[in-house]
Order: sequence, then C-alpha cells, then structure tokens
Amino acid sequence: MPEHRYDPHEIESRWQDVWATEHTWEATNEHDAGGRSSNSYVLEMLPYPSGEPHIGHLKCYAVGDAIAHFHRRLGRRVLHPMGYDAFGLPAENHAIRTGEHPRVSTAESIASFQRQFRSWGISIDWSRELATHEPSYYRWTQWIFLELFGSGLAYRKEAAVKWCPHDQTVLANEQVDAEGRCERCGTLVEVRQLEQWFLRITDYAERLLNDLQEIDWPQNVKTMQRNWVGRSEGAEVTFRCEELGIDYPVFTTRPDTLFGATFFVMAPEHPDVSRLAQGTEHEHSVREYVNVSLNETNEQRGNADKPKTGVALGRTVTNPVNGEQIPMYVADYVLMEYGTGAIMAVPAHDERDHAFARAFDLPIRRVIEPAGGSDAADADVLPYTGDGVLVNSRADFDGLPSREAVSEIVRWLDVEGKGHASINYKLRDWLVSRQRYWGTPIPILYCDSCGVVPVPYDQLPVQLPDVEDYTPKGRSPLAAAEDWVNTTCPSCGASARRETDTMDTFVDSSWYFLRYCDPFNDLAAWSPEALREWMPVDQYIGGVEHAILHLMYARFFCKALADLGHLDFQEPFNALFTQGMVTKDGAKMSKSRGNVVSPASIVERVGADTARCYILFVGPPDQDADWSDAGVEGVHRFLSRLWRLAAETAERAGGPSGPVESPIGAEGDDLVLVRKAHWAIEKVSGDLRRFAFNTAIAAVMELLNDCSRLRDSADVETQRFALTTAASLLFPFAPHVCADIYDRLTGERVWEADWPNADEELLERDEYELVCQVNGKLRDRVRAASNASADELKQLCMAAPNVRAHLDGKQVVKEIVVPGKLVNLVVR
RNA sequence: GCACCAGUACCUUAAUCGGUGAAAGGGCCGGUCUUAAACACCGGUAAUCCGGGUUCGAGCCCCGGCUGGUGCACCA
Repeated sequence: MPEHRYDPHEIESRWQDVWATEHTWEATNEHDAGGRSSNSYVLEMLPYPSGEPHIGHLKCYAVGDAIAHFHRRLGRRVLHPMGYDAFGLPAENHAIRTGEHPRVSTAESIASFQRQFRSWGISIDWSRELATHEPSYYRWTQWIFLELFGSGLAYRKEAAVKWCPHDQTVLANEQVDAEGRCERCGTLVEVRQLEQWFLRITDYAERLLNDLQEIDWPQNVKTMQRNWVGRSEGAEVTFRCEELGIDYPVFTTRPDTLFGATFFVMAPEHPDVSRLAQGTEHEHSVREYVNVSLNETNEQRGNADKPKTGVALGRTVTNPVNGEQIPMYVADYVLMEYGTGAIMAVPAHDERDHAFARAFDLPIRRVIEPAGGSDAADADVLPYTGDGVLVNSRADFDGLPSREAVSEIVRWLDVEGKGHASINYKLRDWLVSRQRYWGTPIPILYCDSCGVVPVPYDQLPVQLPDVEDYTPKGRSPLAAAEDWVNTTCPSCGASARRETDTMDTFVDSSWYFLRYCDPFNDLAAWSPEALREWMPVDQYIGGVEHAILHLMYARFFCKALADLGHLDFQEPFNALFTQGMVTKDGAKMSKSRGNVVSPASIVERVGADTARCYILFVGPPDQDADWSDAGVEGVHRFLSRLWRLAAETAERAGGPSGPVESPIGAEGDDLVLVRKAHWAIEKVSGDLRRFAFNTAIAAVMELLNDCSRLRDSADVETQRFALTTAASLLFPFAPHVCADIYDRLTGERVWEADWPNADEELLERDEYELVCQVNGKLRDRVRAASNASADELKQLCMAAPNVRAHLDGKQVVKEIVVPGKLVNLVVR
C-alpha cells in the first residue's frame, strides 16, 4: 500500500485556485429569481485594515464562513461579501510619523488582509469588494450626510463636547469609556465648548429601544443598548427663583416625592451658576468650587462612594407644590449632561440627596411610608427609595400609593402650568465631526452671504485633497489645503470656504452593508431592487465590543434612511452573533504582552483547515477561548487521520466511484457504521443551526473513530459512504481537505452537493438497554424492544436477576417507567 | 452596590424533557510498530465549587454561599 500523507498546503492552494478561477462564491443580482426567502445574506463586520489580520479575525470569519457554506448547501443563494473600513486614525498616525500618505499604507494593509483571507479559504464574493476610503464609496457617504442635513437630522451646534488631547479631535459620547477615556487611545478626555456637527440620533431613541424586540440578537447586547439609550419616565417640574425671576425646570422620576424636596442643586457646569451667586456672600466660594470641579476628571467625580461636596449659592427657589422657599446649592454630584443640569433634592427618599443633606445639615422630611404597615425592621430607616404611601404631603394626596400619586400630582402640575409628564434619555446626539485628515470630507461650504451651504449633489464626491502635514493642531490638517478650502458658493457665486472637518469613521461603516447589495451603481448609492433582493442581513457576525457603537449607529442610519424613503425596512441585521475573544494564557493578546499568535504562522505550520477547525472546536464560539498549541496539534492529527483513511479507502474502492448513497439493508458492523453516519448528520445539522460548532466537529471526530475501528470489518462501500458523509459534514469548517476527500471518494464537488439528510428509521433503534433501578439505584440492565409497553418493561425489570435480589422480601410501593430509558421500582 | 452569565478529570469542552455507573479531544502513563524516535494504532488515567431543599431519581430545578467573567452605576 502506497504512503498517504496529508499535505495541507498542496491541498489548500489547489482548491483555492479552483474557487478563484471559477468565481465559485460570487452571487449575482437576479432580482426576481427565487424570491428573498431563498436568498441569504451572511455578513461579518468589516475589518479595519491595519497591518495583518489577527486571530480574532480568523475566528470571526471562520464562524461566518461556516454559516455561509451551510446556507449554500441548504440550497440558498448566499451573499457573502468583503470590504474594508479604511479611514481611521492608525493610518493617519503612521503618516504623521513617516510622512507616507495614508492611502499608501492603507493599500498595503488591504493587500495583506486580502492575501490572508484568501489563504484561509473563506468563501467571499470578491467581485463586490469595497473600501470606505475610495471616492466611489465615500461619494455616497457624503450623499447620505446631505440627505440627513436636508431633513434636519444633521446639524451644527455649539455644545460642551469631549475632546481627546492626544488625538487632537472631538469624540462622540459613545467613544468615551466609563472612566472618561478615549476609546481609541485611552487618554483622559477634556470637555470643551465647541461648535460641531451632530446627527439627531436622539429623535430615534424610542424606536431604537422598541425595535429591539423585533430582532434576534443576544440578550446582553440588547441590554447594553437599552442601558445606553437610558430611558426614564417622569416629569419636568418648574422651580422658580423669585429674586432673579428665572424658572428652572428639573427632571424627576419621582414627582410623588415633591413635597419632600428641601433643597435644590445645580451642576457646576450649569450656565447660570455664576450669575446666581453674583453679589451674594457666596460668590467667591462658588467660583472656587466650580473651578475645582471642572478640573476634576469624570473618574474622580463619578465615584458614588466619594463624600458629597458642594457650596450654597445664597439663593432660593420656590417648590411649586407647597410654595416653600428652599435653598440652592451647586454640587458636582449633579451632572450637566443628564436632564436639565439641575435637580430637586429629596433627602428622605434618595441616597445621594440624603448623603448631601447629612453632610450639610439640611432638613430631611419623610413623605413616603412603606406600604402595608411598618412591620419590617428597617422600614423607618431613611432614605427609603421604594414605593409606598404618601404622608406629610397635601391632605388630598396623603394616603395615596406612590404610583397613583405620580399621575395625580403630574396632572395637577399640568393644570397649574408648573410641570408636565416627561421622558428623559441618557442618549445624546451623535457628534460626527473630527478634526482629522484621514476621513470622509463633510460636504458643506460656508459662504459669507448664504451661510451654511450643502455641496450640490452633482458635485459629489468632495475629494479628500493631499496635504503636506498630517499633524493635527486642534483643527483639521485639511485647513492648510488652501486651494481646496477656498471655493465658490454654488448658490450665489461669491467666495466660500469648505468645511475642513472630516466624518467620524463610524459614519462610513453605518451603511456599507447596503452598498454590498449594489456595489457598482454609480447613479445611486443602491437600487431598491438590489436591497429587496438581499436586505436585511440574515446573519451578522462580529465582536461584542461594537454592541453600542457600530450596532447602534447602523440601526439609526437604517431608520433615518427609511424615513427619508430610501429603504423599506427598519432594522439592518435580523440576527446577530457575537463571537468571544481569543486569549493566550488567559490574557488578551497584545504586542506589549508578547503573547500574540499570528494566524499567518499557524496557517504556515498546519494549514488553514486546521486553524479554522481548531478555533471553532476549542469551545462554544460565543465564549472566550484560550489558544493552546497542543490543541491545534490535536485537531491537525484529526484532519490527518481523516484524510489518510479517506485516501486509503478511495484507493481500496478503486478510485472515485461516483455519487454515494446510504447503503440499504446493511447488517452487523456495516449497520453500526451507517447508523453512526446518520447520527452524525442529525447532530451536525442541529448543531450548525445553533452555532454549536465545537460539538459538530466532535461528532465528526466520533464518526471518524468508528470508521477507523471498523475499517477491516465493514464493507468498502459502507466506508466510502461514512467518510463521504464525514467530509460533507465537516466541509463548512475545513473546506479544502473536505473538498479533496469528497473528490477522491466520489469525483464530485462537495460544495455543489445538497446537505445530507438523516434517515429517521436509521436513527431509531429497535432494541435498547433498559436501565433497572431499585430506589433510584442502578441494579441491572436488560435488553428491551423499542415498542415494548410500560407494563412489559416493568415485567422485564422485575425479572432481572440483580433486581430480584433487591426486591427480596420487600414491597413495591411505586413504579416509574420511562420508556426508552429506565424503570425505577420504589420498595419498602 | 445592582443585574446577567459561568464554575464538570491536569486542560478545553459535552451531556436534548430531571432518567444508566457523566462523554470527546488534548495532556500524562503503558503497549504495538521502529536500530531509535516521530507518526500511526491499542490500552490505561482522572471530575459535577460548597451547603441546604424539591423529587422515585438532580451536573441539570429552587434557596443560600464561594469563585471567576461581563455589563451598568452619583442618570435625579
């Protein structure tokens, strides 16, 4: 028998060539062919091309490719495209260091990503490839911006915004982490008052929240989005400062506690603070306090355990429900960015207000009592933040449960013109302008006479000009491109200046999945027919780190574009799968730790099939997985054994011998093997549907174990069937080696074969081992027919020798019969 | 502090409706093959975090605790 050696490199390049020359994975737009339900759009989040792909990319695309292959084999037309999120800071920072144009380094990175994706054998439709930095793409990003501008969804305003001193640009709220650090570089951000471009995502808060119900996404991602939108119901209530004649609205979720408001607090950033303190004895201390707080980081200020600080403003406001004059304070526990930047303080029923009142010796008045009497020992302890019954309020409100009191009081305030029901959101509008070079230019002009002027559609794209110096200086490097900046106003012909800020790169990636449907269209961003054919995405795959950023922005874009009549769906991604991280020695891979495993070196050593199978076999793909070289070896051995046994079997069968059918009338070891193959079909099909790739691969391992074990006792044709089935089932995970095995055994192409069907009859056994228990303990086992009745099973069990020994002299008081499994006799 | 998820052999995972004496791969040990080793093949090894409860029966359900992870957190 000749030597059979598994040579992954030879096999992988051979099949990759076939797929490339035959354009196997390309999907054409056929409009009415088959209808949307027979199509499938499988998409992984587009990569940011920087250097080389890392192991996380391998995992993401291994998952996506398995799904894409599975859908194709189920008979669907699959769209599985690839592109690059090519604008962004790393390329620009590289340019600052080296002077090399970002276009050049970006092109190099893209080439390297392409090369590796091809070497992994991912079934990508390369004909639709795009990159967001190409004018043919960002022309339409600009078009969308203008559409949003035209409808008022893109606007300029001056606001307190987050500024990253390291990257020298403003950031969106979402791009600052909980500690107040820049999402990209980790620098503490500062707050600056600047005029910037915003997108009105807050208009969509309610829909972004409600429509989460419509989509099949992981619970934790939905929860994060809900938290980020941060909806709370309550009321806006006006407190009037009589001395200065100014009304201050506050937002509260507890209007039922209004009678317990004993003071009033403003955020240090509140624009009226200095004016209020002016001329009072507190003027100086207020100014000092405000200065100190403004210089504190979010990290310092945001700590709830920190003792409460603040100073009196020396003014009072009127509590609208009882006319009381209550003192005003400025304190840093009140945030300018939430609500109105001022609060009513109810120390008896709010932990923070309580802490402040204790520190400043302010009155604490209980207005809510826990319902159902105070039998609980801690019912009298303040602050009490739960619901209850009103006390110490107004005669007609006292005794009302909190919930009812909320609506009663709000109704009364409304009538009096002192307040109204209100819903508040944590979500802020999306700040999209950036003072950086390598991004999509914002297509806007400033004309002295016409003001803010959108660039006419027929002048798109506004091309990104070349510049000499990429260094950010607090304004975009584009400002230095005088020839480009100075232009003429399209409406009046006078001289005008271009907007020099570029767009947040998250704008680019908020619509790329639409462009894939119609990538060559140069008359429009897409045609409605193309979208009808593919959108929404059936299965989206990516890292959970985009739970809020990209995934929220993309949802917002679709809703806004749908409102503008450009889309006829509301949600871009019907189903989402978030893959877990790949760690090494329990820690995140990073250059500084020196624990980076490069996909290229793994592919070089053991081949792409092993790399892909390993990353999917190592554990459930939604969980983190620790990289282990020994585990890689194990999977490599498995593929070697599979290939060798298949090659040897093909030879014994006399070469490729055509399509293979499940053998009929098999007996003995042949039947065992045929059954195992059908069991594997059932198992892998189910596992693929629920993303349990690890167990799917384990099932094929089991099938291979039986093939090896029964190599000499089962018929060659049975072997051929079992191994063909193994290759067919493993193909979504290890496409090259499975294509090769399938070809050797049958002469056919596995990717053109239908997904196999399990024969129900072969899955059922006509006999099984019945477990016989006495008092829940296993005492014996007997063979039982599958169709035996409960009574027969009981008799069988009672007759079992070891059971009889345990029944001796005892009385059976209960019998539990589980057909197909066991009989349990309870005796006394 | 609150919420969610997870704790199974040395490691990583599996166990569908609560139903056998808990399965797979890797590791390790031994054997066959080899001059020797690698590969391959055969065999062996070892576990339900702790404490209660429900049940004829619990890895699985309920309560409490411990450990780890993730998210939220001065959001009025």
